[in-house]
Amino acid sequence: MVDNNPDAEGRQSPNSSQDSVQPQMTMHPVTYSSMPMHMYPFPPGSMPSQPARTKRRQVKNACTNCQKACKKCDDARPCLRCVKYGIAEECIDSQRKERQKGIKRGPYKKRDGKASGSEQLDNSSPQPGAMMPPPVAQPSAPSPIPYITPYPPFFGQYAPTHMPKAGEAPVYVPQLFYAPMPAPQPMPPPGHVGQDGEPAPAYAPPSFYPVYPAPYPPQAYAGAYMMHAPRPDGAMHHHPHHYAPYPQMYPKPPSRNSEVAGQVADGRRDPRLEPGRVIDGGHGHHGK
DNA sequence: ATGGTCGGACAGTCAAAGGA
DNA sequence: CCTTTGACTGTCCGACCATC
Repeated sequence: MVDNNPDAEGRQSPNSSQDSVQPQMTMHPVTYSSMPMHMYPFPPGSMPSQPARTKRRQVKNACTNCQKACKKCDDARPCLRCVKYGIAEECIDSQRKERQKGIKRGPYKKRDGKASGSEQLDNSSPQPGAMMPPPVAQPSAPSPIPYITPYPPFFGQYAPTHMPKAGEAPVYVPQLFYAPMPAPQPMPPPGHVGQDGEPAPAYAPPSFYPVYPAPYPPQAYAGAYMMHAPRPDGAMHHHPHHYAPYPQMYPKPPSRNSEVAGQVADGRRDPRLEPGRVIDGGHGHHGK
């Protein structure tokens, strides 16, 4: 809530104001997979003189792998991290546990005549809990990336992946299809950075995997690397929204199995992230 | 160099409480 | 019914360590 904790993000940048750093980090295209949270209205290199304070943004639901590793995830499935580590097939939403009800709330403070709470930046934001589609990229806001999703960024573009029970919202999961590799890309665009603002991975830049959502006919990519990440247990997705998958291109994962794309599905497993080890094994902290 | 582990700060959610 | 509040829960930063 408090957005003015000087220590909140100062950790990340000892000297300069983190505001001048954070936006750049979050400029990474991957962040646009969760657009409203990561959208910055300023093209790279033209940050406002008085940078708006940025908060750390979180995805609504990290995948199980990122969750276990306590690493940054994104809204797309597979997420960048899983793709990078070659475990895209295991990139599934974690399940949030149900919130307890009936817990007693303490006595509330009287407010002193000021509109509290909403430190405005998102004064247009609806009531919390209101299920609203995320704002589509504003036409006036210059997109820092050349990609413009041809799809409405919300439900309807995907068929429900499981039939909802009464009173349950249908679940839409983007069907991702990795297209065969197109013409080699010469180099990553200038300013291309890796996850978390790190420099782009050192491995060969030409290998990119464009990702297309379901509406692209699968047969058009027959034999292509294809991914789909359904919940194995059929449990309810908590994702209130799914944006168009990565607008950016994925660098090919470092060759744990440097085969052609079509075989990646078999070779992407990282033994260090075996479910038996990752799932449940990890952490223990949070004990929540 | 790269990835895993983990403590803990932070962010977001949402239901109870209070007010109009 | 709407708004406010704050407990609750998940995310992930960043330091450290292990492995290749």
